[in-house]
Amino acid sequence: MGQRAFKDRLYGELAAIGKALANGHRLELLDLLAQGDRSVEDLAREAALSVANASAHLQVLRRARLVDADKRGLHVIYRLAAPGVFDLWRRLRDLGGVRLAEIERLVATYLGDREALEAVDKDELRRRLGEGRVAVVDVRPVVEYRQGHILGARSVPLAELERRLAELPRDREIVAYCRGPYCVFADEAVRLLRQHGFRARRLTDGFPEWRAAGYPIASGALAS
Amino acid sequence: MGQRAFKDRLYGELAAIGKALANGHRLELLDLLAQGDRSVEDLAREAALSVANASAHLQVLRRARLVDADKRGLHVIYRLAAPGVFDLWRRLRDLGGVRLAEIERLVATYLGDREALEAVDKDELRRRLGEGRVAVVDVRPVVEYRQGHILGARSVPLAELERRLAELPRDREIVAYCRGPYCVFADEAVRLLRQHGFRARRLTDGFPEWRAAGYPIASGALAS
DNA sequence: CCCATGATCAATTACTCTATTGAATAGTAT
DNA sequence: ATACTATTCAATAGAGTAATTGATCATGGG
Repeated sequence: MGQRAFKDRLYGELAAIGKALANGHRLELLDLLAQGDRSVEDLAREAALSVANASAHLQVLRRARLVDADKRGLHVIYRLAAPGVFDLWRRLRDLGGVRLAEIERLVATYLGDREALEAVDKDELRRRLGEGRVAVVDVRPVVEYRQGHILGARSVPLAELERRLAELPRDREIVAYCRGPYCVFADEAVRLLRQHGFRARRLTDGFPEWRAAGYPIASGALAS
Repeated sequence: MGQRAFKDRLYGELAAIGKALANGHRLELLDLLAQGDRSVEDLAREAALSVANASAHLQVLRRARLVDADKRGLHVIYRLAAPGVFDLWRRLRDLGGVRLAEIERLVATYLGDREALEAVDKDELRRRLGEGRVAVVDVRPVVEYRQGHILGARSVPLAELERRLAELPRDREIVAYCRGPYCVFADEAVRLLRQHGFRARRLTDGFPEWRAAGYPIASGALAS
């Protein structure tokens, strides 16, 4: 094998990973899996795909070794194959956010004025958490909270937020977080909370970024 | 626009970056550009592509905002659009190296026993550079050396190495480096040097990784 | 001003995948 | 047995891909 053949094959093999990243549904599946391990039908529902189609996309990701799966009972539970997979996805996402004008336009159109939400970044949140001056609310679905959440956060899924307002403090600022910078849950939570007179802001990042930063997390239990 | 439409479009736009990464030639072009800015014909020659084809691939990368270009005289000089692009490529490459069995096999077949080369990692090299106990040789083409190299490294392109052996010290260990972990230049340089009685090892990484680590670099001048 | 040069473009060829659906199948728990 | 989940298969419809060739367009030197 000549040097050229070696290079062609090497880069060609690496392009298999690129191919796995070359479809929006697959990126959404990676984003979901960054929140925690999930079954196929669960993922299919969240991503609005048929089970057969979701399964096919997951096979593509699996062949590229970006995800792995285990059979647990009737369900096949998928997970990111390594922490580095989230880092890869995050870098792609962040490059897109910074450099693709189309995304900026899209976010401005759909998410409206995010400036008003006065996002807190994770370093600031961590500092203020230590001082006990802030209440943190995880507005993702409970299943994601259970698999991992910011230490000290309370689970109040967006869908339940309105009828559980009484649980939340009015004497402290509330910081809501969700899946990541493009996730809409926290935005909507903050708007709802403010309408009801709470002081609320959103976390810039989501849980996966918090975990990747090595900041304190917890899992399993259901409250605080 | 509903939430689903927003998600579909958001992930769809991000997939444009994935699509740009979904071809081996384009990954090779990114790898080359990580060494320094290059003209189209230069890139085409290095990657063994026709100029028209290289140009087309570069447009794909440009549309994904991974590279940018400026016209300088007759030439169009391409460059990585941001440092984050190298990070993205590196992460993809490293994931592939660790997780794709096919790549492991390929490297073992073509590069043979790399263990024997006793690679030095960049932290160790940096330590020993400070102590002056090691001579560093950049075996990439001169044009890449000129655009940036490890501070204190001497340029001896692999093609000229054999007839310039007299320039190299016999009383110190020599560390050769090139473009990155899958680049063959340094491997061949070390083998050649050892055949001629030098003490030589290769750097695990290449220049782009050294620079990304924030370690001392230089550019322009042609020696030392 | 003209011409050589470098890069892009347009048109063409020749495919190779691609995503998706619906039905069949395999595996598993009760 | 049977209800359930996931994968596989077959079929469809379509989109997109990479590459080549020759024309075209800028640019700078003579």
